[in-house]
Amino acid sequence: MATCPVLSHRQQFLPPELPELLRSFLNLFRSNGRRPCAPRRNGQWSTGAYHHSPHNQLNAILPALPDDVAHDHTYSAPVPPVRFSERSQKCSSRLAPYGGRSNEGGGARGSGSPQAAVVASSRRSRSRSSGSSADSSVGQTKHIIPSDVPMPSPLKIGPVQPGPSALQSAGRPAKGMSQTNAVVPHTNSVKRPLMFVHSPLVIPFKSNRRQSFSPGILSKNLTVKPPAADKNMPQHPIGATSSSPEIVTALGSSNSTTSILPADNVFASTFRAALTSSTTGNITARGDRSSNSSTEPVATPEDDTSTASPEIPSSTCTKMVVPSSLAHPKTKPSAPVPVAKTPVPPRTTNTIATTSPSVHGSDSSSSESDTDTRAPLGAPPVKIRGKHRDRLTLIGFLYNILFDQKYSPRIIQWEDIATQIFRIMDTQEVARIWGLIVRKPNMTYDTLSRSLRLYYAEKILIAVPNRQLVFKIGPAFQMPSLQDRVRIVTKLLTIEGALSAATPEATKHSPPSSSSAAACLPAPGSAATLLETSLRLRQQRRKRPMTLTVAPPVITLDDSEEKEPPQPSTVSPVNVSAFSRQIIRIESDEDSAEIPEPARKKMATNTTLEAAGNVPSPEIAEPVRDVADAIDEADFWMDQWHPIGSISSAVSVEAENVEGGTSRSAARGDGSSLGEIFRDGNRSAGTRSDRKESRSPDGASCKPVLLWQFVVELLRATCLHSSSRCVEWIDQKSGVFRIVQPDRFAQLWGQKSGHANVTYETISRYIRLYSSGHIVCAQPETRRPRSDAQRLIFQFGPQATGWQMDQ
DNA sequence: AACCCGGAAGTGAG
DNA sequence: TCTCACTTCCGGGT
Repeated sequence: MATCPVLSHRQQFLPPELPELLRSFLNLFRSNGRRPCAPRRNGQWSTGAYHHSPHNQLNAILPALPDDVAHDHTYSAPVPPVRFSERSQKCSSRLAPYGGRSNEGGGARGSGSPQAAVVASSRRSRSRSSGSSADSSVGQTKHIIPSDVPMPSPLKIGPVQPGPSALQSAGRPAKGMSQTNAVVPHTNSVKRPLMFVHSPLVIPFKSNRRQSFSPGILSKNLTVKPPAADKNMPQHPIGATSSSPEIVTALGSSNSTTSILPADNVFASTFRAALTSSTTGNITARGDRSSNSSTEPVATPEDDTSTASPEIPSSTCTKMVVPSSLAHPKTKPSAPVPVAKTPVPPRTTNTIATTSPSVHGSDSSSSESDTDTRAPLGAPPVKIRGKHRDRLTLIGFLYNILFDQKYSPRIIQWEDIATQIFRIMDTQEVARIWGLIVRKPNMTYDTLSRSLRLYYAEKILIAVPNRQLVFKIGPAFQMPSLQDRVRIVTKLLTIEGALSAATPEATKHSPPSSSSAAACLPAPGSAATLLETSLRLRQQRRKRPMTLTVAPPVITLDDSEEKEPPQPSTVSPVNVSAFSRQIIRIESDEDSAEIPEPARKKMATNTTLEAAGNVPSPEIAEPVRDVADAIDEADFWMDQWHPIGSISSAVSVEAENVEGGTSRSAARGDGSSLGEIFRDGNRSAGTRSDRKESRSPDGASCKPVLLWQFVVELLRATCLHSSSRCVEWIDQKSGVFRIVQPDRFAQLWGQKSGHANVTYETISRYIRLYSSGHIVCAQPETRRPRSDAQRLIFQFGPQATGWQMDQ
């Protein structure tokens, strides 16, 4: 096992038994080195037969996950939520969720239409029967080990956030039980350390497959948080309720306590499962509420019952309140106080599923894979997403960036991580990033929020009453799968630099960097770190050498000083760190792919990993990449460059616009020349200075431009710059026009009006409500259904004058 | 002006 | 062809 600097660094916080236990644990697993899914070029993500597909670029940066892990997302994060102190939240900002069950259990979502509900219901009914395979349907657990090493960027090590699956996985009531009700009290007077298990790369998986674990990573990241300073922080014992005695003994003997992660059951149950599987080879769903766990006491913060589900079936467990004494780490825990008999969803699967080898996973096409195993018996079973389960989800995206310092708290942040309440701070930015990820350039918060509202019906998300932009993770939320997270991180990684460049605030919250290039780059613990680690892991499993042409490292991303990289020299083999730092051109008989300059730039991004102190472990030097992987990587980076390119161009245009007085939003998007239009002549009201000026009370030119006048302006501009139209005439004689690019239109209007956050939603509302005299909906009677060509069509009303003059 | 809500239809990948 | 997870548009609301 590789040495573990982190571990040694944090050794004083580690229970002395822990490393050895972990080693024993990890030794139970072996790797099979197979690869998971890959992104498609359209921004969506796929699984399945990707291996030689042109869309398997992601493979290059993914850890060598076993297929059953890659395709079966029934493994989940089995950690219940804890109420975090301020201090712990600080910590949590460095901690990332780990992949757990993916969203396969989302069930029927789609529209919120009644039909959808019916479909969902029927599907639940169907899968309910198959859900009897509970005991056989088990997944894996990903462990997150906390690290005190700063973990800045995407996918930082984070608190294991429990979804309901986490609860059930931990052998606790899940569905129907408030997440915040799932705090496990001490049942043992021995204070136990809380385990932070990091690295989604560490995945125990099904026993009937080659078992894989990542000892190096696990050991490297293994650490235990020091005792919490916040006395009010509830402490959560490890394995207090369900761990096997040996684990309880081993893990509970430490004096150290931790403040964040109640990874008790995560670790302990996983450990237990591993032990069990190693000895018996036959894991049963111990955590199954319907079997033997239904009476496990579960403590709960008494104040939160909002996620209690009315669907809770008849089986029950005793709900516990954590005595206040438990909140104090030094207070001897007293017996939990039963407050209620709460029906426990008899999980058909995945109580221990998350921790144990899976029959389910042994055959991805098994019937269990089509059943939402998290559905309570009392509720209609939810069919899992089946072939769609690997799809990148919005909630997964949000959840991920919630733990990303680069985005949290800047654009989204936890309001109360214990109750899983978060707040969107910058709606436009969140929407924009999501739009970049899904390649929907017109994504707005309105659209995004619609998607969020669709989660309400599934209880994946809960609206917090009377709180705008505040949401609560619902009981049906499922931890984004590892792959989802890697995808998100990958996507974020590709856009991080540009985002940072585009939004200086982004870098403000990033870890300090010494260079401008580094300011745009992920820091240790970020996506790049994860990816590099993934590569390292992967290459550890590779034995076949290959010849690569490796260019010397590109050190800077500073465009102003960007130089042509020196001529490559041939070296072989290439170790992982070399890959992360260098430009690789593949020399292969079958194929070759030269990573384009943009991709090279992006790859060079990783250079700062080293500068940031995240130098790959020197002990891992021998692994080599194979040709296919290298090609995949090249494909990946080429593919990934696409969004970067657009952003970068926008950024550069913005820089240009800022220089020229045009705001960035005008430059963002399709790179049209409307920004120039605004710079030209008297139409320059779109600039910031112009807006300021236009609002000046003393200026004669401060007369506000009405929306319809602005439309006229744009239509004129369209005549002059037909390539940059965001509105166009449908019938110029009758004044009928169409908004071609609503989002862009909104951006431009935002510039013009001085309201940076205006969205098309707002504008359309404005049109419908206030400007009917100037602009009227051209075809109100044909509103629904309308074809694309019929949408966004308006007509100048009787109060609008002057638009005819341009004819 | 920003945001919330939810219906309805469309989209595109699997 | 169907499912899914949205996306888009909309009319209503605060």
